[in-house]
Amino acid sequence: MADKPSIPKGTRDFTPLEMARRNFIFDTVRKIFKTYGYLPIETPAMENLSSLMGKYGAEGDKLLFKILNSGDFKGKLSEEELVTIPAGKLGTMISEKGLRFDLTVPFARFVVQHRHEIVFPFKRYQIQPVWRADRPQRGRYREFYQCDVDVIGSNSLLNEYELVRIMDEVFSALRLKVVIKMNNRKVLAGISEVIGESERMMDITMAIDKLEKVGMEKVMLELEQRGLGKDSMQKLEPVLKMEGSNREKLEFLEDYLGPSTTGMEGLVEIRQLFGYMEPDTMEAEVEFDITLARGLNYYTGSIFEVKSEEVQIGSICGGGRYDDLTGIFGLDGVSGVGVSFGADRIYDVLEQLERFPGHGEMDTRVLFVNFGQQEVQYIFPVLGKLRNRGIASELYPDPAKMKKQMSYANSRNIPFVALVGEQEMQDGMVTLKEMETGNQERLTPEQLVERLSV
RNA sequence: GUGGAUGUAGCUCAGUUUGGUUAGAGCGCUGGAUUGUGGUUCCAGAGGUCGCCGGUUCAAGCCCGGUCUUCCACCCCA
Repeated sequence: MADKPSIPKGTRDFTPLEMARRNFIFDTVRKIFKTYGYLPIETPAMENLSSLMGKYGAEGDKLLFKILNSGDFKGKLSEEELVTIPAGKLGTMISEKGLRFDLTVPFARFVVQHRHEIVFPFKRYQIQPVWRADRPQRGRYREFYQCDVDVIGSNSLLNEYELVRIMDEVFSALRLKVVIKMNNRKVLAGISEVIGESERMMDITMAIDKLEKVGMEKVMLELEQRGLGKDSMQKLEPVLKMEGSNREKLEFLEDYLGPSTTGMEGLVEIRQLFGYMEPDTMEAEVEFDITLARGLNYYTGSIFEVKSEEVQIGSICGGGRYDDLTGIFGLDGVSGVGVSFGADRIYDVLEQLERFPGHGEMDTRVLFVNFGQQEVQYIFPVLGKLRNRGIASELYPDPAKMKKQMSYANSRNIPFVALVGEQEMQDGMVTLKEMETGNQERLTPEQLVERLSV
């Protein structure tokens, strides 16, 4: 016997019910993206490996799915080379394409390639799957959908503000209670500068990112292991211990970051962004969180992350500003900012909270029972009338037993069943049964269309 | 990538401790009671190489090894 069929680790099939729920998420974000004037694009599932490598940090490169060259992938490699060259290096010799890891890097590539057809500032949205060779867990998949919105070609902080509004609008439309965390890479750079460890910004930010999770002591230990001097650590401590309201934190940093121009720049940006936000019009809490670092190393300014306040599941949305991303592809001086909604995690949250709305509008509204050839011929024009009016209607394909056809309607949650037998054909009528109440009424085809139009 | 759990009917799970004939339950499914009326009820039935491969044993769902899946922690992230 053949092996049981299966799909690759970390990938999933979606049933019609799951698709209805996924589409609810996609439709919600798409609708909101559009009302802010963003335009859709799509890019290929695979990119040239050279476009992807080195954009996500050393860890990121390991998580890239590489596609083996077609044909004679061994190429000019000798048997000996195949054995002696380290696996990591060999990978790039026999593979030149990879599955995209996110939508931001392909977008930057897209912008560079299409720069002459694009009107800047360019506002685009993109809803497509991405792939990461991570070890799967709950809320972590190897294939998952991101819903990205980005503005490229504008330095204005109004773009950041707009994205915060979009995040807020999306999550309130989904009826999810979230906190929007924000920070700024320039502030993080400033901190590193102030403590005299400019070179170690990534180490420092990644360590303090864990503050909430592992506590002060372990963070300090990790920093020590990463080679941070005692002196620098002492200078860093007050920042980590910083508490209070957004305003209080900013005031503290105003002093602390004094010596760093970059740090002060970041602070000005955060202040301005908060200035745009009138707290009373925002549903979600917006929190300035100094421990927010974000691993992707192309961010240069504002960074964002959204966490559910009701379900523990990592971040469900994240993003930030990137000043140099298009530069890598040969177009300098174009800054962009964007956020990415993690559709699959949002799904898991909604699922766990049982907060998916009931579905209906696209589900079948009426099922015609099949009594045989003659009856079917009579039904065709009636079906046509209903469908022309946008009423989803089905005819049971086999002249099966009533019980079977009724059960089909029942388990599909079809609210109405139409019966056309000899009697109805003679009178030019249709018997309509409302499944929930069991009530039946005899209607002309025209009346039927009216009755189901509501 | 490192460490730890998990896998029995379509689904949710018993059974594994102490190896012993034909592996169970609930839900679902099929048929009937009801040959033009579903969702309730009653009756009957089908459905399993116990994830896969190998080993120990007279005998393995149960013990041992490997492997895959899912899940958990780390790492990192949507």
